[in-house]
Amino acid sequence: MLAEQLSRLAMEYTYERAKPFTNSKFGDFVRRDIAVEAKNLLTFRSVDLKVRASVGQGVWASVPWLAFFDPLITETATKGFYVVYLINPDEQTITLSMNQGTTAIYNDFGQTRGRDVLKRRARDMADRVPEFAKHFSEAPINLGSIAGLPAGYEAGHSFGKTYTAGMFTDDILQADLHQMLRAYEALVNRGGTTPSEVMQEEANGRDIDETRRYVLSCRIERSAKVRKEVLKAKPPICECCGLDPKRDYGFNGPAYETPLDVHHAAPLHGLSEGETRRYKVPDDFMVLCPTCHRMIHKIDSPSDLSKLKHMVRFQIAREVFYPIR
DNA sequence: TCGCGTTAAGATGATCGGCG
DNA sequence: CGCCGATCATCTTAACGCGA
Repeated sequence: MLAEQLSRLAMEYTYERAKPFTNSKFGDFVRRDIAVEAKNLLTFRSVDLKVRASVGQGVWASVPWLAFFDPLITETATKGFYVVYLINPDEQTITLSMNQGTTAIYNDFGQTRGRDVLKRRARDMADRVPEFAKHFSEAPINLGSIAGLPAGYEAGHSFGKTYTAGMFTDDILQADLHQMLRAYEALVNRGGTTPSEVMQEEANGRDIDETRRYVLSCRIERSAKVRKEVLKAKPPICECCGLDPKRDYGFNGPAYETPLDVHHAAPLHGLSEGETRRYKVPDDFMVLCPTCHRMIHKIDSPSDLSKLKHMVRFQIAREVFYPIR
């Protein structure tokens, strides 16, 4: 049971940490057993989250953790935002937290300013899903360490709940976790840490619901994971105007690096919040050149390829001067 | 197996507040 | 005003795990 395992982690960590890091059985227990148990709790959820637990790499971490990543946002604890259990081995407490990748922010802003950035974003995140945040606490957390990363976790904490090791049941843990994962999903759907001015601007003039759908759609399209999968399944040629970077520009790199966009063509319109099937590769996608991609977002139905094709005029000239095959 | 990711600790650099 | 030491942030290093 995850509650027992997390309690054990909190209670035994200080003792285990005194032993060598290499080949630590306790380390294996955290990385493997705890992660597997956590993964099992997700069986009936349809958004496929990546689960990972860590006690450090090469060196013992001050604050071990168990995290849930949405692949659209991040797959590592260093960037993006995610749900995580953070362990304070001193006080033997476990904090379920909506938190953020610290390292990426530190790299961008340095530690001091980075912490301010993390704090600000943490508040923004809580404000974006107020109906979930109110079930948890927005009070600052204490992880009992002065090291740089834990300080970042403390700053990046948006909302959550702290348990004392051995003093909570699995039922409570699971109920809270599911609530937190629903909050995570909602946050992803509503733009995450993207400031709302930016979202408004990108979606130029659409209402808030449309803006959110548009931002989610962009996130899907820009996700490195999705892009890779789509370009594996489809040829690197613009499906609308036929632009072929290889033929037209002599582009010779791998398909993944082709200067074409992946367009998420399944309308998210009918997709209400809480509905979890977000995309299907490759059916929901088109490969488009940047210009056609922009254009298809300007017509009424961003999934209507034939309409867009009818709008292309330069293609005729193209076919005269550079006949395809 | 190899390069990249993750971590803490040690080294270096920047800033600040006396104090002569 | 310039020097000294303290303090804090940042950079670098070393160690290892992990996925391709």
